[in-house]
Parts: sequence; structure tokens; C-alpha cells
Amino acid sequence: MPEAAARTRIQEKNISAILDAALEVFSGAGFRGATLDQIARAASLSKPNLLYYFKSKEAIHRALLSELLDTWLAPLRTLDSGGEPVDEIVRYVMRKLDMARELPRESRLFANEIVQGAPHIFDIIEGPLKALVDEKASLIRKWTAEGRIAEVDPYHLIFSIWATTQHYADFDAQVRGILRPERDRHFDDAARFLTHLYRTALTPD
Amino acid sequence: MPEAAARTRIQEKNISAILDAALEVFSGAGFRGATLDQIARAASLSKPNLLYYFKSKEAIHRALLSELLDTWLAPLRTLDSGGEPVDEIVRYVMRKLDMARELPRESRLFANEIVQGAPHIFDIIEGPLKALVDEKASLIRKWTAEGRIAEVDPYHLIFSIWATTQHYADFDAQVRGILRPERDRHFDDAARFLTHLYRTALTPD
DNA sequence: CGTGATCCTGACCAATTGGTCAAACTCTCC
DNA sequence: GGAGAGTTTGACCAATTGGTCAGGATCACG
Repeated sequence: MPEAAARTRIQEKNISAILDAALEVFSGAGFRGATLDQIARAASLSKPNLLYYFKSKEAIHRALLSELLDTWLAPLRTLDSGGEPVDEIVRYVMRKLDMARELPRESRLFANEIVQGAPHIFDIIEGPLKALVDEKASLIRKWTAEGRIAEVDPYHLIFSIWATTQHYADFDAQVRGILRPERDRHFDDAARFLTHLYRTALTPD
Repeated sequence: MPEAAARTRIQEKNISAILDAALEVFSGAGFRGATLDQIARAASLSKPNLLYYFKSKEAIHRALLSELLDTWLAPLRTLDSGGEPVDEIVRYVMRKLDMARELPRESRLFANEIVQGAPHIFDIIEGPLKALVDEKASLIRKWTAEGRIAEVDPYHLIFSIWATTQHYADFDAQVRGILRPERDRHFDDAARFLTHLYRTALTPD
């Protein structure tokens, strides 16, 4: 890939076309399931031209993951010590659910990666992601200690929020097969259900 | 594959070796990520010998999925109208969580399949699975109507149970990366958390 | 023990796939 | 408008992969 520092107009356009195409293909087929030909076709470029911008399939994948990781974790970062704890967490759930609706490809990209053992991002999970989760977990523990939310394991609370929200993107095929809903209708129902679930479980007795 | 009706001792042994090897490989790499060589090696057979028992890679995958589907859905089938509703559902959650611990490969096999759009089992999802879920959803609705559990959308309740429990198998790499726990310790914490989550959310006010 | 069915293998094949390269084309900027 | 950097491509390659096949080994059974 040409230097990021000074990008041509053409580079700008093609690199973002490639990343978008790669997101489409990788998220639908996983790393090994995706082929350079598919990505090239989706980006309307020839295969050698792809490899002019990225030196390998791996390089495209790596670039995609690191480009999207920040976006993906942004909602958790905004979990803040100001505000009413239960509201704060329910708001986080709603933001994550919105992301599952708006960015299902991104969700599935990470799902594919992690289901297969996170071979390309395990160091990020153990490092920066763990650090972020640790930080938010102790915030939640503080809230518990102050009696402002019910006593729950903060790590498993976070896991359950990830699981329940991302489910609607990652397992979309199953959800649609069972509900056969009109477009996106079920997200509203999911929002209502999850609000109830977390509000009742977190409100201190 | 030779007739199921009358199986040789050798067939019995090799077919189950193949299916076990295939479970290992497919669950870790997805359908396209898996290769016949890997499966053959894991089963200690030659590749042509694999293809003596199953006529294609697809055939192995199909056989695996249909063999495991019943096991996988058994816990939902046992959700029964007898007994206290909240206990009944919490018991279902615990059984699903046990399965994530005991049968993570099976969970990941289905996860891989569904994340990638369920190409091989969409008809099963729309058919028998939907029928089963519909049936249990109306049981839950009945409980709601009788005031024996809180008012919740039964479909999204079931989705959330699948999501939260299977998460520990499917996203194991992430869970381990963040918790770094001693072997399986975190399943006990998860059980406690999920019990609290569903008990409080489902107990009628 | 022999014979037919079952089981197994090495050699092979065609298609796909990630990747290379030299040559040609096109843009930018003086 | 021309020189040099930047961009694109067709032809090609080696490795991998799913699958075939003819023949040989082994087993069950009368």
C-alpha cells in the first residue's frame, strides 16, 4: 500500500473501495472463505491492481480490522461515571443494538474472526481490549459498592450485553428465519425487551 | 456412504472417527476453511478413504449438521408447561450454559454456519426450528397471560438466552483473553450472573 | 481355504487461489 | 507537450484443494 502520508486522489478512492469490498466479502465468508477475486470484483478492480494497493490478502484483512476496531469499541468507551448508572448501562445497550442494526457487516467481521479463535487479533483482545473492559468493570463495581446498581459480576454483564446485541447482526439469518419480519421491525422489539431485561436486573432492590 | 441400515464394524468405527474429526475441523475453521486433508489427518485416514465413506466434503458437513441438530435443540424441547415458569426458564438457561461448556465444538459449528448466512441449514431454521420456537413462544405467552411471569417478548427472550449462553462457547477466545481464568472457573460466575439476570427480569412484579 | 464383498491406497487430474512481473497506459506538473 | 511518477493489466506461476480411478489388500463367511 502506498504511503498513508500523502495520498493521491486515485489512491484515496481505490483504497476505500477495496476496504469496503473487503468488508463485504470477509464479513460474509470469513478470512479463508473470502477470495481476492471476489474482493476485486466487488471493488471493480483487477486482482493485480488490488495487490498494487495491498501487498497480500492478509494485509487487506489487517488493515480492515485495525480501521474498524475503534469504531466498534467506541460505545463502551463512552460508558461514563456521570449520570444515573442504570440509565447509563441501558443507554450503552441501546447504542450497541443500534450498531448491530447499522453496522452488521462490521459485527460479522469480528464474529467470524473470534469464532475461529481470533488468530489475527488475539493480542489486541488480551491487551487494549482487556484494559478497556477492566477499566469499565471497576466503574461498574464502584456503582455496585455505592448501592446504585444491583450486585452483578461486571465482566459477565458486559459479555451478556455484547452477546444479546451483536446476536441480531451475527445471527441475522437465524433471527430472520424464525421471525420473518418486515424490514428491521424486530429491532424495536429487541430494544424494548433488552431495556426491560437490563433495567429490572440492574435496579437495586 | 455405505447404507446406514447394516453397518460393518469397520464402517461403524471409521464413520464415527470421520464425524468426530470433521466436527473438530469444521467447528474451528468453518466449512470453506476446513480441508479434506485436515479432516483425513484428524481421523487418521487417507483422503481417498474419506471419500469412500462420504462422497464429498459437503456430504460430511451435511451428515454432521443433521446428526447434531437434535442434540443441540433438546434443551428447548424439554421446556415444559409443568412446574414454576420462572424456575423452568432458569433451568433452561442453565442447561444451555452446560452445553456451551460441554459441547463447545457443536456450538461453534452452528455459529460458523449461521454467521455466514446459514447456507446449508436455512430450510431447517425456517421449518422445524421455527415451529419449535413458535410452540415454546406461545407457552411463554400463556404464562405471561396468567401473570406467572413478567411481560416479555417470548421470541426475544429465547434469542437472548441463546446469545448469552452460546457466547461462552462461540466467543471463547474473547472471554479467555479478557478473563484469563483458571480452567472453566468463569462458567460458575456466568451461571450466577445469568440466574440473577433472568430471575429478576422474569419474576412478575 | 477360497471367493466375493468390503476396504484402502498411490497416482493422477482439473479447478481455484494467492501472488508476480514486465510492459503499457495515464495522470501530474513544469 | 513531454518527462517521470503513479496506475493498470494480461499472462503467467506454484501451491492447494476437492475429487477420481484402477488395482491391490483385507475381511467375512460358506
